[in-house]
Amino acid sequence: MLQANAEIDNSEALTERQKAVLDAALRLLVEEGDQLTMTAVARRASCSKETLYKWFGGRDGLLTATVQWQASKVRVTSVYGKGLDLASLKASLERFASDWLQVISSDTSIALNRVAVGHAGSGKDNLGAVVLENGRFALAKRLKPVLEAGRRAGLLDFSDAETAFRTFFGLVARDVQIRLLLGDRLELTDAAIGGDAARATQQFLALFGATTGPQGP
Amino acid sequence: MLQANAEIDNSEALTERQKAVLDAALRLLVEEGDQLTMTAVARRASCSKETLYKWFGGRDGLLTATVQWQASKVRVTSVYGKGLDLASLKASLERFASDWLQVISSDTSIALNRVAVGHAGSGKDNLGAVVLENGRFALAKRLKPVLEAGRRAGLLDFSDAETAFRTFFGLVARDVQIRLLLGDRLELTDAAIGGDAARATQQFLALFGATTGPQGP
DNA sequence: GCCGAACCGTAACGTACGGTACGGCTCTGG
DNA sequence: CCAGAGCCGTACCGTACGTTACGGTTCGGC
Repeated sequence: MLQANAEIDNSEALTERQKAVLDAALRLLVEEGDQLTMTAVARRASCSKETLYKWFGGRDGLLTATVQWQASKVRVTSVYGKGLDLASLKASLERFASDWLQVISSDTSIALNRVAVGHAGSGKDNLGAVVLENGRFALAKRLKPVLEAGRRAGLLDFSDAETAFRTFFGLVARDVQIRLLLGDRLELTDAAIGGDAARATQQFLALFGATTGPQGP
Repeated sequence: MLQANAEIDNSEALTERQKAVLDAALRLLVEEGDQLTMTAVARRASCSKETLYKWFGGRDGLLTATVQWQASKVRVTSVYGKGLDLASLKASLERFASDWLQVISSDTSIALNRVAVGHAGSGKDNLGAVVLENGRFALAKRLKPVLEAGRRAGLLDFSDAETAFRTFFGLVARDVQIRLLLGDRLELTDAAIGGDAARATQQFLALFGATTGPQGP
């Protein structure tokens, strides 16, 4: 699986100035990708390289801090809690799907995933783990309670929440993320995202909707 | 979408020696990732850097040639052609799913996708396009005729083959590829792959299987 | 007002690596 | 046997960039 300590301490004791520096680094990361240079970050953030090294230890530290900083900001919104009828369940799922598509198609997510994937090969840092923990696993952690609530309410029928989640994930993401990461120009308008979210939700319900539920046969 | 000329000329006029060099480069790519060095390739392939530069033009050219060389080797096997009953359709789909999972979980594919994703940001080369064209799009090109044959035989019901394919893709791949690319240790045994292929196929048939077909209501 | 800490801007250092040059070896054709 | 081509091994060059060092400035505390 994944090492554990990837999700602890997100925004632990970051001064405003440090956050601003990380924001600058993040913007540069989106523009330049992994070949951003320490000099460029320093110039963009109007700070000295000495400060960069004192604060973040080096290039890898800066990258890691940047990824964690962004990860601490972008969280998939947690709906759910309201009623447990089919309509609200469906709305929750659609919301999750829509939010997720929005995230993975954003420039920031693409840039972050690109550097994380690039670094995943040589175990210098654990960017991949950080991204995974704050992306796919965070999503699972938020969605599973919804799925289980749906099952308890007799709306869903599955034996393993993990398997059900992964199917939902596949129905939503399909080939979008890998295509975007590989540079395919894939325009995702809000309307297209909404449509995809609805389609994925409907398909998921077709696969996992309970045949015998509160609505009866 | 994607530029067109990414799939022409795969193994165009490569001498055996050149193929051997590319194989060496490929092995090194799997081991070292994108930070492989020209010197290392030359040493591993027992050739001079001069030759490397003469043959491939430079680092980018070598990388591109390596990716194309591997892409020309690994093709998803094309089943289909036999009968058109539900059993053979199901077998074909399972075969596609199984092959695809096998490919995306292989060390070679992971390494190649990693460098392609890493390079996708700055448009120096089109590694991403090459990988995409020989991966996801090649798969679609082989699978769609099967889907359409299934539809003509009354076994499947869908309006758009592309949409149906992408759903199948999502059901098969789920979160596997992104997790592997990001460094998650995800052990896929042959048994697990077989199980996943069967599950994905069954789910796909549940979604797109014709309710009214040759087998009747 | 003085002191030290933190930080900015820039210059300097070291190195890794892409790219090139060159001498020597092997092989093929004449 | 000779000429030339192709290629190996290695040394070399230039540069980009990570990292360090340092002088100058600001600012909070005494």
